Amino acid sequence: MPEQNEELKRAGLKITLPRIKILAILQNPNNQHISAEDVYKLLLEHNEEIGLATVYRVLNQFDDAGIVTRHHFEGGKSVFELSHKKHHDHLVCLSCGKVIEFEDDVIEQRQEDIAKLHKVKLTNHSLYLYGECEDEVACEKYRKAQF
Amino acid sequence: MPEQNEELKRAGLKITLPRIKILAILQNPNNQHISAEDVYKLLLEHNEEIGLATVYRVLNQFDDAGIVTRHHFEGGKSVFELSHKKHHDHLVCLSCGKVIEFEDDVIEQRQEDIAKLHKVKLTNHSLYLYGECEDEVACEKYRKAQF
DNA sequence: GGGCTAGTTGTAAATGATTGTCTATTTTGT
DNA sequence: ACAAAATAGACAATCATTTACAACTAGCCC
Repeated sequence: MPEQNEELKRAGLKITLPRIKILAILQNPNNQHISAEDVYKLLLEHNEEIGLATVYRVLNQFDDAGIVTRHHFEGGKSVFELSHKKHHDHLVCLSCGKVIEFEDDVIEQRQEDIAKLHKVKLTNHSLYLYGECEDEVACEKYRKAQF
Repeated sequence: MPEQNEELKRAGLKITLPRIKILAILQNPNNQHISAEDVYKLLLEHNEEIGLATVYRVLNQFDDAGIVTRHHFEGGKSVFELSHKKHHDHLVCLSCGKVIEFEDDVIEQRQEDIAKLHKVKLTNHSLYLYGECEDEVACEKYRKAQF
């Protein structure tokens, strides 16, 4: 009966325990922009015996189904985020790992213009800004809170 | 005496055959935005017995020295490009693999503004646009020319 | 101009992220 | 509840990249 079931059903995926648990984790506001590895760790903490391969499989299925969006931040590993929100890009603090979402219509429009100028039909794009929090105290605090 | 030697010397790197050859490959206009694997393949074609590990090592040294810039296009692997040019972003055709470089001051400025708004000191960013050539004939031709 | 020493190489094994394989198990329509 | 089809779990395999280490070499010293 939980809300997760509806979402899975809508995606045409069978309702299984791993999918429910993983979806629940993704829906937790603390876990936006989470890696497969971290999803796996959280499952372990909740004493769920779900294999890492299953986590990857489920996240890929969620991606295919449009439930999540995959991002490639610096550092090699993919991070996933629930994709019910409207399009946005990301600003990442390299010190504390905080991820700030933003959207900017001006940038979006320029991208379209540039693609058109070069006779390319734009299908998608990735824009990541990296920097460091100016408020070092808050940054440090956030960083510590991550572990 | 080749020009590569100057560049290596400037970077404080010893002048060795692998570095000369790899730099020469990067300097070839056909090889902008090339992956480590592809550098390695080209070396093999030129009958140079240089190990793949060395290619990775040298490319990393070049990156550290500022000779090349590393990009993470879609698809997982890194591509490298000579970094003597001014800053620019990339527009990639997913059909033929063509990479178009562009720069846009408006986008650059917006990025700065956005970072400032969120109290983040911007250190770098990555912007990749993906799409498909509108001219399918030219696209196909380019794709074939790649192999 | 040979020798020394730190820097560099090649090979092969290690790594980290992710995917594939295979068998056992579970979900779901009947 | 029951069979068919999808899924999970364990683990091997893969892909890009890095590391370990012993052998080699560039660049400087005399």
